[in-house]
Amino acid sequence: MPRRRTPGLADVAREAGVSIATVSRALAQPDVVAKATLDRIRAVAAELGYVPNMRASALASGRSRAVGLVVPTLNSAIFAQASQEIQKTLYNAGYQLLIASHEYEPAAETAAIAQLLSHGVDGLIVVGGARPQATLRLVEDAAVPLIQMWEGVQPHDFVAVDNHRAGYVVARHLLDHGHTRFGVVCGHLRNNDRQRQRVQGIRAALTEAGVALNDSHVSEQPLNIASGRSGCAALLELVPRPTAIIGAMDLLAIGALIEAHARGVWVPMQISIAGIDNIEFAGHVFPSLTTVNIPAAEIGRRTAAHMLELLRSPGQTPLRLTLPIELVVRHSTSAPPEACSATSAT
Amino acid sequence: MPRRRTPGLADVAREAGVSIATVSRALAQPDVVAKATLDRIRAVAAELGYVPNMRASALASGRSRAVGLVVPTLNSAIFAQASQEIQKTLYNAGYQLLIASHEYEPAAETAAIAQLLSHGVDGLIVVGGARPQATLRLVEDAAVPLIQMWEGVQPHDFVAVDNHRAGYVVARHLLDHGHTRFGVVCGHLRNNDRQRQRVQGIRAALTEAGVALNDSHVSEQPLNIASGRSGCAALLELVPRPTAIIGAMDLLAIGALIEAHARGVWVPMQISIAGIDNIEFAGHVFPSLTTVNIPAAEIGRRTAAHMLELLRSPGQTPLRLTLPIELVVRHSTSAPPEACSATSAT
DNA sequence: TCCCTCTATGCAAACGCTTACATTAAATTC
DNA sequence: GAATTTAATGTAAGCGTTTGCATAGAGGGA
Repeated sequence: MPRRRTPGLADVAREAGVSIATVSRALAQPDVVAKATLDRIRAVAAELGYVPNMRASALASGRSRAVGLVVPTLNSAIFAQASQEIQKTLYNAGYQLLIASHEYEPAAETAAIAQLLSHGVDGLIVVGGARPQATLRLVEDAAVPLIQMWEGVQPHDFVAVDNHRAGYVVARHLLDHGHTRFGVVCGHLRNNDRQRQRVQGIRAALTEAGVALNDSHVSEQPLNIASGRSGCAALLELVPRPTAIIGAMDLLAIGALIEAHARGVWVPMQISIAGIDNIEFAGHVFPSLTTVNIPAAEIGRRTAAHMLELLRSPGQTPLRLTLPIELVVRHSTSAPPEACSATSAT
Repeated sequence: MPRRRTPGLADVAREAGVSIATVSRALAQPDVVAKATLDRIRAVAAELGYVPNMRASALASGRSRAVGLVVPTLNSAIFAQASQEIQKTLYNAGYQLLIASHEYEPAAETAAIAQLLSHGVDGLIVVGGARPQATLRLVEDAAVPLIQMWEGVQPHDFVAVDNHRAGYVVARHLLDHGHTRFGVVCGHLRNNDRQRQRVQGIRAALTEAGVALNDSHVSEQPLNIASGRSGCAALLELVPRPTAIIGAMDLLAIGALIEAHARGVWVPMQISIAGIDNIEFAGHVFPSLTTVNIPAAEIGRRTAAHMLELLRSPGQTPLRLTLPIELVVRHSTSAPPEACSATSAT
């Protein structure tokens, strides 16, 4: 009984009566071997069920045909969507995707990146632009291309959106309706530059309009619906009550929507609620959620495509891509109740 | 200028004044080298920023410390949730996760599995139990443990739930309320044994109760909210109209809920709607969705834990784990309008 | 003191592939 | 037809680890 489980290049070579070098070439660079040899090798390989051993190939060539992806969590519609697109795009080009998540722990991200590099990925995709210098050194030493998604910092490549502007736009929309008392429900800002930018964008718009946003009106929460609800609950207790609540991501905004509903506070008549992200549910909740569209799938697609580009021809001038975003006005926002009465009184 | 980018075992060995074998052992089996040597090696390794090269390690040892996961898509709450748990569990044990998706294409799944095996994963996790014999041969030849999630077939390991019973239970619930005219919105059954089982479970309950379910009352749809809506729309056109609609997964049920709402058909007064999965949103939509809880996160957790077990000590007796499911009654189901009047008329 | 057993380390052969270079045969040029 | 180019294939040296076996001291029993 033979010990070898899977046939190797050597088996194919023996069977086809050529050297293993020829087989290797036949499979990797088909146009460099004679037609007849090529056919024979392919036939034998198919017959034997030869499956190339990428570990050996990677070791010998220095290229592993694998890309690492580090996201905060997969359990979030936007990252899942982007990951799915990345996976699809890379897979179609014959690349494998290695995924790691860190659940918003910077230290875990560094460790994950190290592990990914140690596994020998050819490229690295990460979310956000805030990470310790040491982590970047690690990537630099490995001489592996790096692409940042959603947010990015120089000098590395990124495929991002203007999160600051997203916050600004949605706040502006509410200001235009006449709101002056705001509440914000957002994720923890400490380790999340996307959320930070968005909240800063909101602040910028309010400041510009001369509207104050007290820190007590900004509720940092974990990123799920239940937290959106409790964040909203806290804001609804405030006196005077805000007339507009912005969820710095849709999940939180939807939680807020539900909480308001549960408390009999009518949206948008008594309170306006808006989000950022435009996840699938945003258009389907009641009332449908006004939000800012962040093209998560396209971020994933473009990132993967650019990664393939970089792997094909390294040393390009860095890509700094900022995808357009847009306000999606639905039915969860309107003028504040005071403004209504004020208007009618005039 | 040195060519080598990253330091290798050889560099550490030279610097520490020992052979590379000792360094390798120091890192892999610390208790087999002398304390003093160990400390010295560790110090040098840290100083040089040594990162082990898993490709080489994998090639030499035959173990890659990587596990492959093949899901239909990441862009689905349940798979994302399970994947996240798997990733976390494996990562904590020092394993990397390679992910591939196939979007419900059996051929793509086979190709994905081949690619994963070629990349040298130590184990393989898949969704469902239906796949061509050839695919299984591939896995068998690679002598790699395989775990199936959600559904599974002998003789391989699985961590599953009784999808048939999930369908049965939710149908039973509606039958108990007196419903006799049913509609079902489900995914395409062709390549999805989870959906198939669920629908068969529904059918079993109805047949048992002497209730007919015409094929025209079963609407196969893509798996998203919009399709849930259009599936529901079609069912609402039927004469006589069903009094109960079951979405074979929550996403579809929620779509149905929204569509009914949009058409002014009151849930649950005029029509009852129930789902299966119990995704996060199910408890937050209006009215909150009656559904069957499928513990996606736990499936992921248990699967990963068992995989680690298998990698630690192979050749165990196969695990056939069926996790409990339970009906979660919320506010989208009640007695049908006729039954009410019939009851009051009695 | 000698022999034996351990423990700690070194040596060197894989692991399965890629690839620079060498070689051979065939095609082309003058 | 000899010289030269070109195309196809072979040879063999790595790639960075792991690991079986050999070796060298150290300690212990007789």
